[in-house]
Amino acid sequence: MTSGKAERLIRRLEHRIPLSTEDKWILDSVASTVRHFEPREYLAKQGLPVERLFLVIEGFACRYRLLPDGRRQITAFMLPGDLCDIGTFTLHYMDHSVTALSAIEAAVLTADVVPRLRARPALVELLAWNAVVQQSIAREWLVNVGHRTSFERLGHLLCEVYERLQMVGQARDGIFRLPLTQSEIADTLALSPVHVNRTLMELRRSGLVTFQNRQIVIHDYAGLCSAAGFDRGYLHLERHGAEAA
Amino acid sequence: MTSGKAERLIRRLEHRIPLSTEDKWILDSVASTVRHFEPREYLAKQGLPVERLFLVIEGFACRYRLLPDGRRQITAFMLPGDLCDIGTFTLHYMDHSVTALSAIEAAVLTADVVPRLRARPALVELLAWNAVVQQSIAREWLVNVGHRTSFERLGHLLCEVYERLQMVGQARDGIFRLPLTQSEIADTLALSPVHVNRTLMELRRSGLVTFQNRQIVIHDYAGLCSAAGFDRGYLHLERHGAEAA
DNA sequence: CGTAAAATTGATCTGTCTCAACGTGGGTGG
DNA sequence: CCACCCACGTTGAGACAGATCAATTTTACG
Repeated sequence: MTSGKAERLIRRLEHRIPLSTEDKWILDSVASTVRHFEPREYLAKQGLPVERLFLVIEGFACRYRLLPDGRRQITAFMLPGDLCDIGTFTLHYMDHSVTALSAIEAAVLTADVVPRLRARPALVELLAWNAVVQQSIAREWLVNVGHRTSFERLGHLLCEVYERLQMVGQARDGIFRLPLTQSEIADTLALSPVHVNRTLMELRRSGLVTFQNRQIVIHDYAGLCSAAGFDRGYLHLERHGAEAA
Repeated sequence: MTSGKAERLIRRLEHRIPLSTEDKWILDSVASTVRHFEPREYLAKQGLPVERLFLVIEGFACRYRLLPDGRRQITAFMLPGDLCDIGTFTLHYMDHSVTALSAIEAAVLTADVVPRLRARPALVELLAWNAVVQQSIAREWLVNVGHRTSFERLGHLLCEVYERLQMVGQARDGIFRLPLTQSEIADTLALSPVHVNRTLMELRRSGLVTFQNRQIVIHDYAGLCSAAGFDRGYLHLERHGAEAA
């Protein structure tokens, strides 16, 4: 019964607490309108009214802000199973843009889904968890950009993406696709594209990670975590203890 | 009737949408347990269970994460009227610490307030807005640390704090207290304390800002905004148009 | 194939860090 | 009430991570 559009979201949420069949059905129905987006296509634009939010089903999207001089900072990745905070509907306009990094499939949600979700206590709980984890990730990105070297930054990002993809069955054995250009990685980590390239080389030379055609292979995950100062605690992945009895 | 503990929170929320007397009363009652904290005293510690959340009533607090080598990144300021996202109660443990920067007064909330708040649709709406604005601020901090020079970073922070304090009546005419040590500013902006000092000097030399005894005076706010690339849009301060008719 | 975007490499420049010393003010104990 | 002390602030000199500028090569794709 998890072959619906919300399959990966459900999988992610159930890492936390199992959902009733009815709640799963509601998530699937809320995500029934699916749309394809090409790379670089906008899902939402800064300054425009908030009319639709998204659940990423397949592929990579990102949030970003632009500076007047044209430089940009990617502030979050939206990976398969990632859902926008529905609280965003309370805003008058988007304070950032959302764009597809790869070709993606995304469910398009309108404000009328909010009461349907709010009527289900278990969903309210899990969506609150979803939002709070996103905030935790945002905090870690600030730590990453503020205090880590380029080598650590890149390693840390790879560890995070690996963990998040693994959770929704999109990565295993240290292997996953990272469909980003080096320029886009640069916009994520606040580095220059040139320096991202050099750091990638350095990572490869370290023997911890190799890559080709945007496929990443982590050869020594524990070593990479340690070299990058990665501690997955901030992702809040542990299963809930209360229901295991 | 806004002389209660939640006065500044209410003031901030009503910037958005007016609240009913009963909703205000609920906010006040939810914030009835107030506690004093000394500078550097913990309100919450990373890794410990989430038992209490806070509404800052008076003074400055902050969220931060520590790196293994002892460096820290302050990830958010909590100013008077700022309330933690109540969704945080869904976490098993804190993913960051919260500490007082100055002496503060804070209302201490336990998980039992959640159903009381969730029973009031207008409050659900406004608390969602509150949470989403905090996320927007977090995004801007990432842009700040990632892409702005030390001069712009510092100027931008001053503009933001000024706007936020002004909203709750704690700043006017470009004047407000910033009860932070230069080291704490450094931990906020991901700069060294030495460089914060030099940048502060540079700001003073520019004639845009002066300060003494942690009192900031912005002499040319428009000029500072422009020099720092500050655009208050991300704070979502504009009143709701719908009720102005 | 041809063309443009992406990746790679080298040389140089610079903002910020680090290390180190010194000034200063407010609180505390003698 | 004075003297010491410690945290905080200030200033200088030198080092370095990462930026910038400038080719050149490789890859993707029509």
